[in-house]
Amino acid sequence: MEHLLLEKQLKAVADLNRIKLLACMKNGEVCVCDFVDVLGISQPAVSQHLRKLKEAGIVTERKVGTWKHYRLVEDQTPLMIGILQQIQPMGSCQCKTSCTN
Amino acid sequence: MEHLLLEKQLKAVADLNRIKLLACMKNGEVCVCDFVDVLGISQPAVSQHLRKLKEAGIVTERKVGTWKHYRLVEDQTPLMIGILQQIQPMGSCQCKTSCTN
DNA sequence: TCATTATATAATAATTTACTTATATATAAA
DNA sequence: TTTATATATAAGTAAATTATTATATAATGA
Repeated sequence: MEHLLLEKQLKAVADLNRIKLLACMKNGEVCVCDFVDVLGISQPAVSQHLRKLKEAGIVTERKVGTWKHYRLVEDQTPLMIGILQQIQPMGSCQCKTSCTN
Repeated sequence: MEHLLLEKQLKAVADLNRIKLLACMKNGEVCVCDFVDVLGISQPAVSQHLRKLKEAGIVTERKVGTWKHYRLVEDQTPLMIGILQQIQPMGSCQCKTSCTN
């Protein structure tokens, strides 16, 4: 893997909040509103973290009404497969509001 | 792997210069003087990068006279094994001076 | 001993990153 | 329509990171 691409993916995951986002998504799709509760940071901060993960090709999203559900992309790089294996899934990230759709 | 520990190791490698240091060391021991040439940054900067890698348990060193040779530690964490596999070795990091010892 | 060389540490400056608040956009509902 | 809600983007600020220069330490050789 090329050094610059490697750096980009590693930088994307080298942050505790983004690790938690990934930990949540190991159980499946999660909507943004729930991430805000889990991380305890502002909604724009969550949005920016998600954008980083998306730009690194690690997550993708699906729009459901006004909500947006994020999930891990299906075909990860070998690097990310290894890293994701080391991330303990986090329960209790499921939608509590009506966004389960 | 615990999220905080994971973050620490990921942060240690999420930097282009440190990726290059690791790429050099894939071929074996390298002494600090050679890293300076390869990265094109100052000697103290190299020294600080090496310290971060050492503190994360990724590299270790051996003193040879006034020189110091750095190498990858033998037993890496499963996380690091996967990451190191993705780092392309970098040739031409061998000692050009008398520090081959 | 004194000068030289290799590396590490300290102090500080420059850059990057990650927040915050404010605002924009888009959908849904009244 | 108008209002409310979910998310994204913009702007600004705080915090963390990475560089530099200056200095310390430790080993070698004259």
